[in-house]
Amino acid sequence: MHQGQTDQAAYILSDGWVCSYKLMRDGKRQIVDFQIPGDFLGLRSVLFHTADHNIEPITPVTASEVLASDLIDAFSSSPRLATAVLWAASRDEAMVVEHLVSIGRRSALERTAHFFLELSARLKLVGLGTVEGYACPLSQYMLADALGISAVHVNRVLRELREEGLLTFQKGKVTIHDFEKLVDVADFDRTYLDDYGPLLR
Amino acid sequence: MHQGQTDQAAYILSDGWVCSYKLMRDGKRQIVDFQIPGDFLGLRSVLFHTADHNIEPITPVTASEVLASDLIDAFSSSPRLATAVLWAASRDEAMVVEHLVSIGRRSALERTAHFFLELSARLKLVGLGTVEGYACPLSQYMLADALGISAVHVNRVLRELREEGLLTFQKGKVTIHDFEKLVDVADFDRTYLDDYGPLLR
DNA sequence: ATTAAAAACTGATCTAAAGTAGCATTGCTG
DNA sequence: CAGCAATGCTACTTTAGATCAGTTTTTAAT
Repeated sequence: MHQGQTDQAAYILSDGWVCSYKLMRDGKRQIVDFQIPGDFLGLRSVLFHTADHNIEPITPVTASEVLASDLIDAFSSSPRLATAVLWAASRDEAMVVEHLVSIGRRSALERTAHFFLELSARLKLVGLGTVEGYACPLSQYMLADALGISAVHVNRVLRELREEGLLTFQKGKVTIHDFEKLVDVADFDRTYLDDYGPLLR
Repeated sequence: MHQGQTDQAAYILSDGWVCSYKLMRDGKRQIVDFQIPGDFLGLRSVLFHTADHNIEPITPVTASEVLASDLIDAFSSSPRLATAVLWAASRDEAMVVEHLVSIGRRSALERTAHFFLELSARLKLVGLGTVEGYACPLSQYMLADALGISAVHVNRVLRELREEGLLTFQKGKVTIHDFEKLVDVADFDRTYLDDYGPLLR
């Protein structure tokens, strides 16, 4: 899906990783978010009838298409679904906000730590991660575009995290060595993403 | 409204300016968004039952309270309202995303230009701004915390924008001198925020 | 009108991260 | 299995923006 395309569908990702990003005229890229299994994607493009961002698979993916009309129609018969979708959209916004805070007010090291902690929390929620770590198919270039720093600097920061005994990211695997210290470095909110949403209450 | 407070209401702002921000442990602040008349605020806090950010008036304000229960209940009787609220939330997210891109991939000058252009577009939509400019009750300190740069640097950037004949921000007034050049500098999407939402279609 | 305190502004110095350049691995592909 | 592209890694140099230390101007309160 690309910026400017009209009448896109939304999807629920059942397998694989996807990334959402924006491109600037000069070719710079800002990755806004990564989607992992269980995530809803393309909702904004459906509501605005035009995609305001790009979506690209990182790994081979499996996803279910959700037609705009079907989704909106379903709100009439089950208003509870409307609340659930609204909740999912808000959770999404909360993540973008946290990402914004990271880039705006955290140093490269703090923000990298925060990023891996957030991914960890999200992956654990869908059973794809443990306290020890998780599989992560991202390159240092993607990380750079997500964190708003250069790829060269990502490499230096990853080395520092490793040398400090906090976390290792190598060969597609993230290993968390010291969760407590990471939470401290990143100023990570432990309650963040704890809420399972309206359908489970 | 403060981070961690529970069971807050949402509001529709009818007059005045409000700002939403997050605080870090070390006192650093990141302003996520400013709300202007017509904006919906506090929706996330309602859905999550806990505020994940702070909201503070910048000027004296007038707002209508919307109770969480009333809002959710109303979805049953008018599913179209659900779509409208979802659209509003998505528009909000789109703005946060654009803000994220700004901080991640635009220079201080570009990002300041983008900020004032976005405000201009939003204010024009509610009749509080014209092509020439608009009233803006923000201090350089607030601007700094919104743009993710230091207040000292905001001052230098504002001088540069003024000297380049692009825009003046003085004494609570923004005057746009060269809209076209600003759009170019900021890599601003002209179609951004053009959509009036589902209720008007 | 006076004064206190915000807010705006400026120059000098410092630093985190960018940019540049090059080498080392890994994993494809013909 | 040679060769190429992608990715990972490192040292050196540069730069955007931070920080520090003020002065000036504006605004609000008495």
